[in-house]
Parts: sequence; C-alpha cells; structure tokens
Amino acid sequence: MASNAEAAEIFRTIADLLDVLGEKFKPEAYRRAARSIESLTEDLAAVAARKELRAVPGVGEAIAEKIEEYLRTGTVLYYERLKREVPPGLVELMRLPGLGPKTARRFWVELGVEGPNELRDAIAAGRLDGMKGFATKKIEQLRTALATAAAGPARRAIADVYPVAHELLRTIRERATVDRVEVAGSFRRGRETVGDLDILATSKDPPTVFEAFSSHPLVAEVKMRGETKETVLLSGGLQVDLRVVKPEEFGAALQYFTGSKDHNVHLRSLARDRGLKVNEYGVFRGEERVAGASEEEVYAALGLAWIPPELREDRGEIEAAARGVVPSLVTERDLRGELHLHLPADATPDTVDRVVAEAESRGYSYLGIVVGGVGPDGAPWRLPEATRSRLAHRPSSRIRVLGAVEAGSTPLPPELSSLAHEYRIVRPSSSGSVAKTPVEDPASTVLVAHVGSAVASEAAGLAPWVDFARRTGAAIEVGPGPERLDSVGARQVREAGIAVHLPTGLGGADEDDPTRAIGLGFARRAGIRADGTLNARPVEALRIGADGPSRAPTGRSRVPPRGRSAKGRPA
DNA sequence: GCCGTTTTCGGCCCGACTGTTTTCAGTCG
Repeated sequence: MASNAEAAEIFRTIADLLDVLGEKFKPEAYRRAARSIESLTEDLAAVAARKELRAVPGVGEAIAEKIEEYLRTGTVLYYERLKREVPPGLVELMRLPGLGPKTARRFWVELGVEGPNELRDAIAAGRLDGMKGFATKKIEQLRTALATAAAGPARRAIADVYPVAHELLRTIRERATVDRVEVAGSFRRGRETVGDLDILATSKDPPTVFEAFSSHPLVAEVKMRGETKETVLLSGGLQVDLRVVKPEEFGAALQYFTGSKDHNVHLRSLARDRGLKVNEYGVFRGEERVAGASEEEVYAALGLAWIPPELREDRGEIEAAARGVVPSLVTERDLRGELHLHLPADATPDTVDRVVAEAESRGYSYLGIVVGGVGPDGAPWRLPEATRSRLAHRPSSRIRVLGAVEAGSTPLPPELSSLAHEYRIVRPSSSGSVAKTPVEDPASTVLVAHVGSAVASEAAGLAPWVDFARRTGAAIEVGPGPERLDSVGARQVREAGIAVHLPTGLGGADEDDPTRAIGLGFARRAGIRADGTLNARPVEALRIGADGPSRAPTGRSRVPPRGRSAKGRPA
C-alpha cells in the first residue's frame, strides 16, 4: 500500500546511502524532497494524478519520475540498486552520534566494517589503533556511542517536553542574571515532536546562566561546554542546548536557532542576492551590522515582513513575506470561550463556580460544559443532579454557560460510527435551563471532537470527517493528544474551508498545562486565522439550536456557513 | 538533484566545537 510516509522514508534512505558514497549535494536534495512529501496534506497519488508533483518544493524532474515509479510499482529501482551497493549497516553506523558519512565510509573501505556489530569487534580487536585520526579519546567516544545506540526514539511529543522546557526556563530566570530567555528550535515553531531543546539567553553575566542551567537536578550529563554554548543530556535522555548571546545579537540568534533549516537556507541565499550576509550574530553588509537585536529587524533588513515561527518551513512563507501578505494567525487573545469542557464525574457545584470564574478571568464570554452523553463503556451518563442544577441556577456573571451533549444524540453517519468516539451538540442554557435531553436538530451540531489517532494522521482517514463537517456545519477539534488533529490534519481541514475548535485547557491541573499553547501552535502551523476558529467567534455566531425551528432563519442569516469563513480570503 | 525578477549552468548557509591535527577535517545544528 503506497503512502506518503513510506515514499519519504525511501528518499531519506537514498540520501543516507548517497552520503556514504560521498555525494556532495544530492543527499540534501533527497532529504528536502522527503520533508516536503511528509508535510503534504494529501496523498501523493492524488497530486500525481493532477500532474502536479513538480509543484512540491524540492521535487524536480528526477524525483517526480521516481515518485511515479513508486506509485506504479511500490518501489524505486535506483533505491534498490543503492541498497545492493552499500551494506545497510553503514546507515546505522552514520546515525551514531559523532559518526558521520566520511567516517562510516572510511571504516567500510579501510577496515571492511559494514555495521555497528563489526565496528564493536574491530575496536575490541584493536584494529582502529594507529588509524589516522583515531586516538584514544575518539575510540572511547565510539565505544560509548555503540553502547548507547539502542536508545529510545529520537523525537518526543511536544506535550511531553513542554513541562520540562518551562521548568528549565523558570530555573534560569530565578537563579541567573538574565535579560531574556526563550526556547527556540522546533519547540518554538510548535512542531508536533521535538528532537532537542534550544534555549537562548542574553546576560551580563553568562557564567551564572551556565551554572544555573547545568546544576539543575534534571541534568544528567554535560556533553559539551564552550564560551557561548553548552550541551547537556537530561536524565530522560533529552538533549538541551543553551546559548548565551549579546543583547544586540538576540534577534538574529533567535531567528537562526528557531529555524527551520530550509527556511534559514532560503533566507541566506536571499540575503546573498541582496549583498547581505545573515548569521546568528546579525545581518551584515560587509563588516557593518545592519540588524540583529530583534527578529523584526532581521526580517526587515531582508525586505521581509516578520514571519510567525510556526510558518517557518520554507513552504512559501518567505515569498509571501516579500509581498507583505503574511497571514495574521489565530492568537490566544482571539479565543472567546470553550465548547468542549469536561468536568470530572464527581464534579460539585463548587467545581462549576471555579471553572466559570477561571473563564471569566480570562475574558471569555461562553463556556460549553458537557452535561451528558455516552461514556467510554457505551453507557449513557449525566453530570450529578446537584451540579447540573448549579449550571442552571448560577449567580449572574458575564459567562454564558452552554450545555453540551455528546454523541448518541444525533446518529453518526455509518462510515464514521466505527471510526470515532463522538461529535458534539451544544445548546445554550437560555432561560436558565440546561439541556437535559439530546438535541436532535442537525443545525445545532457545532463540534467534532476526538476524530481518533488512526484518522488524524492520514489524509484519507480524515476525508469522511471533512465531508461530515461540511454537511452539518460542524467544526473539528485541533490539539495535543492522539485523538485530536495535528497541524497536518488541521491544514487539510482549513483547506476544505472548515473551522476548528481549540482546546483552552480551562480547569487544567496546573499552569504548565500545555493543552492551550500546543493546540494554538498546531492551528497556527496550519495557517488558521481567528475567522477559521469556532471558539474565536462571538456566542451569537455559534450555531446553537436553542429556541427551536422558529429561530432558524434568523440564526442562519447571522451565522455564515463555516465553509466560507476560512476560505475565500487569501490565506 | 534542485533551482532561477541578475542564471537553464553553476551555484548550493555558516559558525561552534572536538579531537587531532602543527593548520584542519569532521560533525552538528
């Protein structure tokens, strides 16, 4: 079964194999194509059918042909040939830390070593002794690399890393003399996974920053320490880089270390064309620094509007910024409420008061609380009577509370019922009464939550949900966790003209709860704006079937079909 | 192998750090 992920993997392996063979520029070309293919929102076969493969960034004539060959036959002859030519173990060797293509090739050619096990044997037999460039320290380094090779997955979910990142930031701020501290890298770009953390600081007293950082209890090992940079491993194995730069360099450094690599490469070649040079210290014309203190300044020096980190993937954002048409993405300030709040099963009236107060303090104007539905065991459930009563008879506040009823109220279309958990119906507590029975009016379906992990990750799996949302006017939820949409799914939804719902993390356990920030990041990576976000709309614009059919015409006239709002405007 | 409001050929980001070097190559991000 052909898939984008498999095609990307083939091209990535081709790149590795070409690396071992000593090719200079081809490997990067294949890697770039692999990255592009991975981030596509539709299946390669569909792109190929429209004859638009060449429009994918990094895909030219040769790679387009190989993609077509893959779609036709399930493999690529060039790839098969390379695999016969180069022992597969060499790719594994290259993935060891500190061991790159040049060294892997030398081991292969000079020692006949074809993989990690043979390298281990060669070291034990002393066959590296006397080899040029390999003294005791280097050999020791290889030994540890081989011993720790069977480590966990290289990239981690951003939700797992988020609390760690904030803990480190907090410690540095409290215990060192710093002016600014930020996390850069793919964390700042809001990617679904991060390989490591890049922390950036400015300080009048850099040693105190390194000291506060490396003495943190989470730090297990200092791997490397220079004058401006330190690399450590946390006890969980996560690598964290800390750099301390001068204030006048902070913007340039933040830009540089936020990436992505493709974005930076593009930016630098643009700079070269204009007689400028960009590095992590600033933008330079000859010896003269023309920008560097802020990111805005750096982009402006290149004739570009500032680009939000989430868009920096070299997918056309630089061209857009050159024309001054960077989309204004949804922000935290745009959110006006929450439509998918679960209270604990034993929620008391006090619980209700607390979340309402929290929503009020955030400046929200509505709160959709799930009052009943079908539980995980398939049985119907409801909030306790006292709690529902509290929802219905609250002291007055600016917050309008809506009662939400989960799946089982309106039949799921047959093609979805096996896939997913639920979609949602929200109904206002107008006249003070929270809905006690499911609403059957299809006009009141406002939200699809939990499309499920298998669905969220594949374009084809999401298609029935997109159709469903189009028919019913529902929005689809984006955010962390296996059952919400990631940024790739979110982009597909936006391109279909469907709105998203962003979780707010209301009632979350602590302030480091990453739900809201991560959901926003995914949505922003997908290019979603406030007008494509259901819970950025005023309560009057939600499609809530409150007062029966008589209100329908008015309701419809006030509520733009969701399909139109996110579409039809330049993204 | 890709790409192009200076190019269809000749470029392809750039600096820090390490280990091994007596001036630098390899790796990494």
